[in-house]
Amino acid sequence: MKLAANLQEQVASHLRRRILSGQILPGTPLREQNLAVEFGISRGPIRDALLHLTKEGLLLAKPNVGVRVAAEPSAFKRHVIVHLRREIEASAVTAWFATRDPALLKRLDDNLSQYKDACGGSDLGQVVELDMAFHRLVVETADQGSLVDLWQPIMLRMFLRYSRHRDLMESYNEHAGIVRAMHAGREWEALEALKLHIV
Amino acid sequence: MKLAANLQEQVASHLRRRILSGQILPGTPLREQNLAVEFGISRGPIRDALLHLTKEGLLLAKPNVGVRVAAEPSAFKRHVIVHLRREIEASAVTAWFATRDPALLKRLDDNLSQYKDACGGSDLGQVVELDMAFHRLVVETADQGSLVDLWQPIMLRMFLRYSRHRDLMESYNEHAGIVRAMHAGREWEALEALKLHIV
DNA sequence: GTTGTTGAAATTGTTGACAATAGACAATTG
DNA sequence: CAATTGTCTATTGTCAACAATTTCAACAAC
Repeated sequence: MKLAANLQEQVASHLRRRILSGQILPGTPLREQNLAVEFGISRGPIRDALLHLTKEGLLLAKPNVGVRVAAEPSAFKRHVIVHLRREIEASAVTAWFATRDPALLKRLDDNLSQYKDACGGSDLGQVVELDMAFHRLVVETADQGSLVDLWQPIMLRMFLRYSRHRDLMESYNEHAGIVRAMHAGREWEALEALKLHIV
Repeated sequence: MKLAANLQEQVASHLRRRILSGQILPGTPLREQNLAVEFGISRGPIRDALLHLTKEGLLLAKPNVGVRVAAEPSAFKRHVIVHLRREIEASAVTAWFATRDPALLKRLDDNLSQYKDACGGSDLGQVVELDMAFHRLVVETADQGSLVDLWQPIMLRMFLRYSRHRDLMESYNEHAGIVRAMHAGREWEALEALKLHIV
């Protein structure tokens, strides 16, 4: 986990994690002044961070009123989002199979072992982080990572919510299945596993 | 055209238009101080606007250095973007055909007549504005506009560049063709025309 | 010649004070 | 009593000053 040099990134990462892990529920208002004292900094960087998160779809902003944590997407919107994510990540995987750069496989293996532990543990924030990191690794590989900024806000808007043990290990197994297919060079299988994993 | 209450939105709209219409070329650095004096306001709202545009993909930000107008997407990225736009807008059109709300048709007809004039004229900013407005109208219709925030950054990242007369009237005709199919209730034809229009 | 160092200029990052606005609630009016 | 108007407070919007960082050129050391 890279630590940002500037405050706005630190604040944004922190809030992003708390929202995604369900510690701050949809509808909750976030006040600049409150956050400023909570983080012990001024309102400036807080404003920047909130703007970031708003553009990422995690917050909903109303001029002169402030921001609140956005609601989860409607079924219709989620359906579209799923298609978009599949399109992006499948494109990335397809691009990878053209080169089969082993560097990615190594990074995915590393991520997998960490993810396994996290899924067994109780830190949901960690689970979220590693799950996103897995998919980001895949997306980063293609076309010098040009797809990342396209992918991130779409991914975030899914508001992936994790429920205990049951799902988590299943999620790990799906990740593992994708990586296994990539190791074996079976493109169709990898793409199919990816498609089934994104729901 | 709605005028924003706060400065940051005004600045963002203004810069967005200038970038999309090619008045500010890719790679051009944008300095906060310069813009502040140019607009006659302080750096605060400028910062906010630049952050907006960065998240929209029009600018590229480097910490402690500043922002520059982003480069046009690579062929690979553009290819993905085209797929995503088609997915979103096609979903919206499909949703419209379930209701066939005539309000949209009226708005599209209005937009078309304005667009026709603009394509004949010389104000590229106006052309960009109306072209985006057309597609936004379509996207806004579905699911209470929930897709708009998903769609906008993807649309903007295409860096649609317009070349003189030839293309413009062709673009108008394609818009008109889509609307014609919708008026006639021919869903397949509308979707096909839309798909061919987004390239 | 190449490489490292240093310092000044330009630029962004951060801060605290002040202005403007929205929303709630009380006062007023018909 | 309903509707409107006024006022107050919490909150965001804006500003100008200051701090930190990057960049680049001049210059020294090897």
